[in-house]
Amino acid sequence: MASSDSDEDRRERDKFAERLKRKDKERTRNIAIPRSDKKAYEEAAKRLKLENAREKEMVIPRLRIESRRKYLEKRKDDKVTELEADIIDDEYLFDAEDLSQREIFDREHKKKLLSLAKEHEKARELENVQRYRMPQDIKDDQMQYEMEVDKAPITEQQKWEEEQMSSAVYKFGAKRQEKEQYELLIDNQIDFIQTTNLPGTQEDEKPEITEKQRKKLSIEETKKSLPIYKFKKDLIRAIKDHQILIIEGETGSGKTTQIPQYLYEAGFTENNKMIGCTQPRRVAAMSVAARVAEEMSVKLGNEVGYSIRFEDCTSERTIIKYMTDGTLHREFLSEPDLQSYSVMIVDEAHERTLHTDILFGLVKDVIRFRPDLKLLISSATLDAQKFSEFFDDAPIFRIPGRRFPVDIYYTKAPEADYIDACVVSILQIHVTQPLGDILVFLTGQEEIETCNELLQERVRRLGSQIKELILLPVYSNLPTEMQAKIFEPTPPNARKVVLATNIAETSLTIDNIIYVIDPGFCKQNNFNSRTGMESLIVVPISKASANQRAGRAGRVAAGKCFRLYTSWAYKSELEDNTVPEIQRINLGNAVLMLKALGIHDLIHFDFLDPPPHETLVLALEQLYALGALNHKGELTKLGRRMAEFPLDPMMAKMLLASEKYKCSEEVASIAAMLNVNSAIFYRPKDKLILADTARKNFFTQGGDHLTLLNIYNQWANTDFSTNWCYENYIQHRSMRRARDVRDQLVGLMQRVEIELVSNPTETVNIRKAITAGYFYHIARLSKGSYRTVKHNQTVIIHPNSCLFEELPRWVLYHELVLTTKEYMRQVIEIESKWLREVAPHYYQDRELEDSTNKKLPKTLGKTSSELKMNN
DNA sequence: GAGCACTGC
Repeated sequence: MASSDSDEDRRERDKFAERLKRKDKERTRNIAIPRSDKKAYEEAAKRLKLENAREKEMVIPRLRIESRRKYLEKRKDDKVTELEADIIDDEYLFDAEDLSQREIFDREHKKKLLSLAKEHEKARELENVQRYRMPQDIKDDQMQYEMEVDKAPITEQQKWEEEQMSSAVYKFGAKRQEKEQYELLIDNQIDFIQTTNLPGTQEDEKPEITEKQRKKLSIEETKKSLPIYKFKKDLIRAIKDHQILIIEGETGSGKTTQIPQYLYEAGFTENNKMIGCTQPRRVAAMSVAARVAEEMSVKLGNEVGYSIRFEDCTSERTIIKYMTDGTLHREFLSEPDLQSYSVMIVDEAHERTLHTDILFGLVKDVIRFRPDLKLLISSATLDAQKFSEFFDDAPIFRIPGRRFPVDIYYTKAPEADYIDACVVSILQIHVTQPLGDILVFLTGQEEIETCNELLQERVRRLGSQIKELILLPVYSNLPTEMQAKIFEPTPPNARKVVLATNIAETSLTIDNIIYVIDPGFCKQNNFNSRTGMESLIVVPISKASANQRAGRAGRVAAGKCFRLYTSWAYKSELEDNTVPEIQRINLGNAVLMLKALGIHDLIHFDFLDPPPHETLVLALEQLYALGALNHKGELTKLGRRMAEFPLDPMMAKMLLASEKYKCSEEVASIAAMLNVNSAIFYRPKDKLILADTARKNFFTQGGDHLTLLNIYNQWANTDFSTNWCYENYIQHRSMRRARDVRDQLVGLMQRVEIELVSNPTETVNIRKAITAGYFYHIARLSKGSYRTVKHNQTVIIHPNSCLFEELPRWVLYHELVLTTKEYMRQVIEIESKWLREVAPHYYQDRELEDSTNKKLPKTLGKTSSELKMNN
């Protein structure tokens, strides 16, 4: 590229930026009325608390009937192994004296059957038995469960067990001596030992006012009852005295709702400036804004508002604005100096989302030339010092929280199979501990389902001998109605067991959790910038995460957390903190945005924790290859337009290229569908074949992107019908989201002056537009296997792709994922000559000839060597 | 013939 080109680029880019600014100025702030068909706020409210009592009444009996039905079904195939487990469970949990004549007879009968079966399969049976047997090394004075039914039960144990089994209501704050007895029993089953305790706050010594009582108090009284209230004056003084303040606040301190109000009262919103507060999650931004609007007796969207993607609920009058961190991130593009704000609060900074991490660097820069801007960083205890150091030794202001103590138990020995250990622990808690709901952290949907099935089986076999146990799975892909079930109040004399993924660690808060079971694992996404491959693997959690999980047991009363690992493992094997997101993911979009903000020297950008060098280099290389950066590393006009899209740069480029190929409408749909692509198809376990057939019926000539387009168009043609989704095993929630994304993209396309044209039959043009964005992601078939052009890496087409059996010579993939193998997910067939057409600077003719003996194309030497990161 | 932790713009 000649240097005159780059001058031209710059001029064009600046002119374009001017036009955007003008457009923004003309646009007045409006009170946005949420779309009636979306009602995200209402949905959030529903998720936060369940109000519909009638629904509850319907659900519980249905659950019981369902459970009974499955039980009867199961009984038909009377397997030996079940029988055996049955007997063991039975004896494991109950002593003969608790049983009726009939129950004893049943048990004997079962045992007879079992011994017959055992003659045939002795060896295997033994193995199974031992799985459930008590550890051999238990002390004599402790309870032992054995096969003989006539063994006399230990009276002490029996006494309190009776007491517990008959107690209908669980009273918070169990007596000390009782507690010790429970511990004794637990030791007998899975060996747990208590070594630590997550302390509660001092206030807890006196009885806490309940939520109900609190509601009766006036808003003013409620505000005064929050721990932060006592610190109001000091806090305002500290904020006046310092430009940056780190707020170290525990959960329940009231900082998120109160600080903006204090600042408003102290006059920080004079001169037409706003107080901004960022949240990592949409639901939090909405619900906190609603709460504050209520406390200030104003209508939500007027003086107090929120701004999240797809929904701007603010007005010209707004002075307190809650938003997601990503929204502020976007706002930087049109207002890099945060001129509208007098105070910016970054809440939940310890969660270290990609957006907050980048915001840290940006706001730190802004305050240098905005001495009137105050900055508050709010974080959990452990990280406050680190934030303080980053922000030039900013003072730390500590606000106590309101939390109950949680006893923490570890296993004595490592558990080999933590799913099984979970099941045993749940039953142990259920039988030995006072009522109170249990929260179990598992890694994913599959694990949750397995655990659920195992528990259901065991509970059914125990029948009426134990109190009702209500099993509730929850993970993000679970339909919202099913998720809402976890918020239903537990019926009297029953116990709720919530089997959750990490979603329950921060995103969902369930009331009345007294017990937490933490196996110590989670799934984590990782991006390998050398290969461009993503993977999702099960890893041990961090100490911070483990404590967050334990804290979930102490929200309404003193709780207990059972960790299915040893205290040694906690101390020496778990990392202190989870690796921040910014070090684990592809930074293409983030780098483009920083470039658009005029930050050229990314290597020396002030990151709290810098991302890996290779990730930055890859992102810059790609931006250069896409034409978003010129050879000096400056943003081009194309780059400026690409930065407007909240998308990966390759996808943004695809959208911009669609204009040339006269198919922008189609490409917008494809982009929207790719954005939700992991969750489009619904595969219920009992209808796998039907669901797969339905999916295959959408297959479209040319590849998966066109299949996605086909699905979107068909759905649009039914007027976005819910029923259509249901009939075709498609997740309606995902489609709705795709439509929201598409609407936003179309809006942005108009903003950056892309003409919207539709050409649904020109699939070659559509594929060329995709290629114009994704020419980096090409693989070719040689000697029966695919190799990526960029890294010469062997990959295969994902079995779910419509091209799985076709094997075209040249394919373009949307992403590489490492699961059991190295897969290309979402693939289209392309012709090699298109590469020359859409990326002549990147591919040379001879590299694209279809002879298998030819050298593979490589990047132009220019790309990496001449690209200057330091402008 | 495979598998989707969780957010967010």
